[in-house]
Amino acid sequence: MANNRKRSAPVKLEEVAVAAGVSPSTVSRILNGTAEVSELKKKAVGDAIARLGFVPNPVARGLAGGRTLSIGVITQAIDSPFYGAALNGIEDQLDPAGYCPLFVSGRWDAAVEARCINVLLARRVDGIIVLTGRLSDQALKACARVVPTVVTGRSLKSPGLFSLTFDNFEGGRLATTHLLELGHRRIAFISGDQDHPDANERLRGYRAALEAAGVGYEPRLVAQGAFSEASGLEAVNKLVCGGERFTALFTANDQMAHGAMLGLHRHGLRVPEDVSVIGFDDLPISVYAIPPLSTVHQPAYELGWLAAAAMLQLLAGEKPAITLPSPRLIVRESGSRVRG
Amino acid sequence: MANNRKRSAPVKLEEVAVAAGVSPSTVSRILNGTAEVSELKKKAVGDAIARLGFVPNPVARGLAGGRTLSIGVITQAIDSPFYGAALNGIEDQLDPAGYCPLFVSGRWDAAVEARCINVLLARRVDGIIVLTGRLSDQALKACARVVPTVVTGRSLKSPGLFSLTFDNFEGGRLATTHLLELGHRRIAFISGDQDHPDANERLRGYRAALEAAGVGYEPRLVAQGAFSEASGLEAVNKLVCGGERFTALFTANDQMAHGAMLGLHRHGLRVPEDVSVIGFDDLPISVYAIPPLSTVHQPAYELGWLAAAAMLQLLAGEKPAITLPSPRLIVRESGSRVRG
DNA sequence: TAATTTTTTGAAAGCGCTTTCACGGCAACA
DNA sequence: TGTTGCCGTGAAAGCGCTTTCAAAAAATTA
Repeated sequence: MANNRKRSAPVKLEEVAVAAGVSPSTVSRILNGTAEVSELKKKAVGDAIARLGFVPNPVARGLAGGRTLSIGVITQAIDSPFYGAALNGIEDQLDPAGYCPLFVSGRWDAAVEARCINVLLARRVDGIIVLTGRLSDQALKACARVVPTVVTGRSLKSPGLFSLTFDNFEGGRLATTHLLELGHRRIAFISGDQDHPDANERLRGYRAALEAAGVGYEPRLVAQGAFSEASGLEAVNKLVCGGERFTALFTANDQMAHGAMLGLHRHGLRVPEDVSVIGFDDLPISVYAIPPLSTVHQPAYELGWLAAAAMLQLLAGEKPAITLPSPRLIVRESGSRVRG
Repeated sequence: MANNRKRSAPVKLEEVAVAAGVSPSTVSRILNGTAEVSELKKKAVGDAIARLGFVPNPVARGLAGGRTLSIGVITQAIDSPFYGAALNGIEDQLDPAGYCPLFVSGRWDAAVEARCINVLLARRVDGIIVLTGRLSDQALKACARVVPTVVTGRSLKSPGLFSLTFDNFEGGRLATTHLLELGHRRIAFISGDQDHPDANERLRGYRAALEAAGVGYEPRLVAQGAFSEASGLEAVNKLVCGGERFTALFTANDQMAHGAMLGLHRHGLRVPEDVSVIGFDDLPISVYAIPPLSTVHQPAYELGWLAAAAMLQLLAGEKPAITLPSPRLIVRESGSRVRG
C-alpha cells in the first residue's frame, strides 16, 4: 500500500540548512541568488550541499512559486525530420542549464496550440517556446504576459516575448537565382501550405528573383503542395500532366522535393539532366537522395539551440540579441546547367 | 516585482469544495477515487467542477504525493525518424488520458540514461518508458521498483516492469527469405551497431534464412554499419571495392539502405537491375526513395502507442497483455528477380 | 431498543521549497 | 552618545493538493 518511492531518502533543503548551521531561508536564498548572503555562510552551505549531494526538488519549487526548471515547447509534428532536429538543439541547450523541456504537439491547429499553452501553464513551466505555430500574434502576446516566451517563424515585439525568424524570402530568392544562373528560364515551383507564413515568404522570394532577372512570373508554373512528400509527388504529376514545360523545379521544402523527384522519375524525366531540382531545409536525408539534393540550408538544430538560448537569457532578465544565420545555398548534384 | 502569473485566477480545489458544500478532502477523494463517497456529494462536486471549470494543479498533486500526470520517456535520438514516430504514438496515447510526456535523450549512453532516470524521478514522474536503451537489465529493474516502467527492445520480467519487444529475428529472416525467393544467392548484409541487440537479432535472422535455404553464410558478405546513412554508404564502398560479388543487399535499417543505394549508384550499379536492396524499419521517406524501398515494416508509431498503453494499464494496476504486431514485409520496387 | 461494527466525512498535518515580515546588528548621521 | 537607515538572517506563513486520523453517521447485530 505504502508507495515507498525513495531510494535512500533524497536529501532535502532543510537537512542542508541544519548541516550548515543556517536557516532554510538562507539556503534557499543562496540557491536562487534572491538576496545577499555573507561569504562565510555561502561557503558553509555550498560545502553542505556538496557533501550531502543535495538536489532541489523541482516539483516543490514549482509549487512554492519558484522555478520549475522546465520549459514548455510547442512543436507541430514531433516526427517531422525538421522539428526533430530543432528539438534536439533545444534539449542540448537546456540540459546543461538544468532545465528540462516539456514537449507538446500543436498539430498545426491554433485551438490545439491554445490548449497546449494552458496545459503547460498549469504545469508551471518557467517559459514557453513556440516553434512556428498557427497561434495568433494576440494569443502569443497574451502568453508572454504570463511567462517568458520565445517564438520562431515570425517577428513581433512585446514585453517578455522574443522572436526568432529565418529569412525565408532570401532563401527562396537564393534558390531561384541559382537556377537562373544555371541558365534556366522555365522554373516551376511547388509551394507549401498556403497559410503557412514561411511558405509564402519562400514563394515571394521565388517571384522576386524571377522578376529581378526579367523572367516573368507564371502562375501556371506554380503548383500547390503541402510540405509532405506525397504532396510533392502529386504536384509534379499535375505540372507534367498539365503539359507545362519546365527545365527546373524549386520546392518549398525538401520533403516535397523527394516526392517530386520520384514523380519526375516516374515520368521518365531524369534529374538533373532533364530537370534540375532544388529544395529547402537541407534535411539530413537529402545528402543521400539520388542524386544528392541541392537545397537551401535551414539551421534546424541551431534554430532550436538559439531559441533555447534566447529563453535562458529571457529567464535571466536579459534582452536576447540573437539572430539566426543567413540562408545558405547548398549545391549538390540535383541541378545542372541548362542544355545548349 | 509581484509575479502575476494568473489570468483570472485559476480555480482551486478549495473553491470547488466550498461551492459544493463539502470539505476539500471529499473533493480530492472524488477526483482520485481514493475512497467511497455518497452519490449525492459526488454529483454536487461534479457540478461544481464543471461550473467553475476547475482543473487540478499537477504540480501541487506531485508535491502532495499524488500523481503528477507526467510520464518520463527516455529516447535515444529524438531527431531520428524512427524515434520521432514512436514519440508521436506515445503522445497520442497519453494525451487523452491527461498525461503529459517528459522527453529526455539517452544518446546511446548508459551513463547518460542513468542520469536521465534520476532527473525524471526527481520530477516525480508517474512512470518511465525506456525506448530501447543501453541500460543494464539490473538498472531497469531497480527503476521499476520505484515507478512503473515499460521498456522496449528487450524482454525481461520483473514486478512493475513491462517489456515490449519486436521480433527482429523474424524480420531479418523474412527479408532474407524474400531475396532468396527472388533467386538471389549472393546476398550481402550491412549490419547495425554491434552492441545493439536489435541489430544482432536481425543478423541472426539473416543467417538463419540463408542456412535454411542451404546457402552458406559468408562472413565476407557482411559489412559493419552503424545505423546511419553515412555508414551504409561506406559499407557498400567497402563491399564493392573489396571485390565482393553480390546481387542483393539487405541492410539492418532503412537509413543505411538509403546510404547504400547512393553508394551503389556511385559505382554505376542500378537498383534493382544490378542489385536488389531491402531495408528494415519502413521509414516514411522510404516510400519516396528512388526506387521506392522494399523493407520490413517496423511499427514505430504503434510501438510508442502500445508502450504508452501498457504504461497506462500498469498505472491502473492492471497487468498489460500487449504485444507488438509481427514483422511484415513491404515489397516495393527495390528488389527484382535475379537475372537469367 | 441498545450496543457494536462499518462507512462516510471533515479537520488538520504535511509534501519541500520560496518569500514576506520583522528583528537584531552595524555603519553612518547628527 | 543617540538616531536613523540599511543589511543579513531566521521564523513562519503559505503554494494547492493528498492523506492520516478521528469523529459522525449509517448500517448491522444482539
